[in-house]
Amino acid sequence: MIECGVVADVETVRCLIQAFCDDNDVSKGYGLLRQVLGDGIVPGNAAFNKLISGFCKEKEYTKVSELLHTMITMNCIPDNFTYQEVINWLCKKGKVSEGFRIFNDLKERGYAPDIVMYTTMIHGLCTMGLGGARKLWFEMFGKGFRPNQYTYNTMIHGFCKSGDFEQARILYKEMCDKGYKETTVSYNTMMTGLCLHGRTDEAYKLFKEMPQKDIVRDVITYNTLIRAISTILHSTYCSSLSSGKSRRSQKFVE
DNA sequence: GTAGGGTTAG
Repeated sequence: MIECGVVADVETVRCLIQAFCDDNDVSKGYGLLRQVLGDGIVPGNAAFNKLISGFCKEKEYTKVSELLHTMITMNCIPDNFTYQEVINWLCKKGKVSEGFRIFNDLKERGYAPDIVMYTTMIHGLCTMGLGGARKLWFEMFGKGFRPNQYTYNTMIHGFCKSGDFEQARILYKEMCDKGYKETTVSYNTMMTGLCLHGRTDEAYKLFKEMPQKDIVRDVITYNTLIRAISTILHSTYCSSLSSGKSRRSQKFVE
């Protein structure tokens, strides 16, 4: 392109940066950004968002905040997609309160969080107890958004983790009634919660149900159960040892 | 015309 005398523009740069990021070579994309910024070319939000997303995945948080600053200096106003990445990154990092602060800040500044941002935030808040998450769930309804597959699974996971299986099942049923199909994820979510609260037998029932409903079991399905069952075996083995029935328990473990 | 985000284990 350059040899032919065609001048690269912002769109060329955007395409290249996106390609580098899609190819898991975020650093190369970043290098290109630095180079073109030096030449006075400012690629749009798309390029910045792609790089921010890439660096979030690589946990290169210094780069993320640097890019955010560069964006603002270059007059590329971060949009919903930019903030979605940032909030998600903060929540995954355990800085849920900070993410929530930005989320609330955005609303005050006229941004309208959409269903994805609500899902991300509800997911984050679930790690801090269900109060805030439920509040946001209802706020979301008030804004006219309806939960989808992701939102339902997120909230169901929240209830499961807290051990409120009654609420989890109500929501699960509601999800199905709304036409969202049961999936590997929805099953894994329930199973994980049950196992976490020692209800491995119920999780195993679900496990057996899966093929009957043509739902694929994946590595998470198996790992969840294997972990739960091996924990039971281990504690049974230990208690048998202490009560002097080592031979019998050894057989049990086998 | 223009890319793109969110769910399940450890």
